Amino acid sequence: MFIVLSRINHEIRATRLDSNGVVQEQRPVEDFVAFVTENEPGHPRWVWNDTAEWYPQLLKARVRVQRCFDLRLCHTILRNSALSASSAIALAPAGPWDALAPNVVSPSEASPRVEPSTLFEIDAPGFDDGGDSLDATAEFELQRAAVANSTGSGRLLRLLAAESAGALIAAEMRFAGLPWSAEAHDRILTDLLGPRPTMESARPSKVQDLVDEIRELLDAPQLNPESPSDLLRALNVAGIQTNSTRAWELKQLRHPVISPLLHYKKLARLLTANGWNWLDSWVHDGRFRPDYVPGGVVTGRWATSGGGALQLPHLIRGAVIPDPGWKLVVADASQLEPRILAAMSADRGMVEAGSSGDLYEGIVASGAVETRAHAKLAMLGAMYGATTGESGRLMPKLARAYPRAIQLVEDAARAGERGEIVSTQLGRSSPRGEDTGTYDESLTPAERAALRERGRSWGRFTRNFIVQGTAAEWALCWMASIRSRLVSLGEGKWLTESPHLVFFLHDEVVVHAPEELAETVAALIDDAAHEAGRLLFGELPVTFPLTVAIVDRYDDAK
DNA sequence: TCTGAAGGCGCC
DNA sequence: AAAGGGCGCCTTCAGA
Repeated sequence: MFIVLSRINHEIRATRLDSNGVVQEQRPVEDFVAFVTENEPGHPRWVWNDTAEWYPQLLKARVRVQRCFDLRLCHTILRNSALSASSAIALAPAGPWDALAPNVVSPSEASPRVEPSTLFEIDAPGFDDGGDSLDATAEFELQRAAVANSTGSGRLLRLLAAESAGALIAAEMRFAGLPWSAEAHDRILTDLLGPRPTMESARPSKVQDLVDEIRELLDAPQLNPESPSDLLRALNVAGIQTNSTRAWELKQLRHPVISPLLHYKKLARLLTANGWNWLDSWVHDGRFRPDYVPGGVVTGRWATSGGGALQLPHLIRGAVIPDPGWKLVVADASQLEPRILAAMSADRGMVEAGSSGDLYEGIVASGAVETRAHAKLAMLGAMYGATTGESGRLMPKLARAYPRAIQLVEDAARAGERGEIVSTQLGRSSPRGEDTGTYDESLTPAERAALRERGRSWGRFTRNFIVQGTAAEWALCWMASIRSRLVSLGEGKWLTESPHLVFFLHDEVVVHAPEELAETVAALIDDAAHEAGRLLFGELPVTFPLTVAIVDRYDDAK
């Protein structure tokens, strides 16, 4: 059963449909929270334009839903997917559903957002944003038709369900927040940087000491090491041969200033990205609530907006501390992307190499390359499209040992160069590129070279797209499975009073759990990984091993 | 004074 | 160590 919720001219309307999509009832809804509360026990699939607009209000009222369809996210998938290319949705000209942008929240706003006024906010010019242009019931009907007529035996439907579950999880994780100790954070900062300066403009003492030392060593008393051009000039004047100030390039050089300079860069980065200002803006009441953006990346990965949640430096993960009596269960999928490639290509040899635990060791054991480091480098090269360097040199060895796996990514790259689209396991398709394989006579040799390079670059994108995108699908299925298992384990307890997801990082999750349930949670996360593998790859004997740790600080994991 | 690009670096 | 994919966010800097 489905219940579509739509908001038209500030009125909320509910449309109930049976599993065949036949409308059973349609009525206005006075009190939306009460309506959902009343109907959720039947576990309908709630259908709405945007989870981020509806669900936070429910969570605030301590109401969870089990299942939904997020029409905005699903629309994007269906419009682009090769599996639904002949649907009305894909063939229609761009409309208001294409122009919907994810909501954003200002850094100072700590509580979950409730912004009904943004419901009809249209990003592109020229659209009539009258309420009826976003008829959720009509859109749902179009989406159902697109799925029903799609090729690929249910893959798209699985993708839409996983994507929508992700939207629910993102809202719940933001609501619950990542347990964060401001005291521990401050200790880490004070340790590394010195005490917080009382004046906003002043540098912390240890940073200032390094600046003084660098200025002294370069004989540049006014130097601002934060300015690349300023710094480059000072380095050159001091006789240091370099034309960039990137850390890894500086590492190659030998000069007394290099060490303090690298140290300075490390600390300055910590200070500006995750220092006290960040703490003030993003941590409230012992929780970090980043703004997750499901589907924010073309490959299907999540993005975040504000807070930089997906870039939390390892340096400050010691500030992530569970509540008293609770634990963090940290799980990450080992070598996820290469395993995804092995499974997608059904390359028996590579699947076999991964079956005993360490995929890279398995590749060495097969005799393809000499060392684990080489195996890793070669795999990264295959997935990213390395052409030169060590990685590029190792690739042919990999291609000989695992022809099917390598062929899959090579084909994806060639398709991209021709301007064709490529698709993930469940049917998320890449944007269309330009055909760079044929060019007309009028181009100069330089223009042709530039065109070829654009093509190769797009080919590297499509090559990576199928692997990164399928890994993202695996992760969504994994999390959705974890979530529903946690719901069962919670036995009706409220979200934050039973084990719940608090963080997600591409191939890693963190669950906040009462100590006595931590082991159970660890086991359930493992079961969910197996389920995700089956959802994507059926009974193919591919394994997705996890590293699971039960810890009192995030940085105690691995 | 504001804005967007560039350089740089954090994460996967 | 260092060439390839995807991001967000900080500072500086040039141009309007």
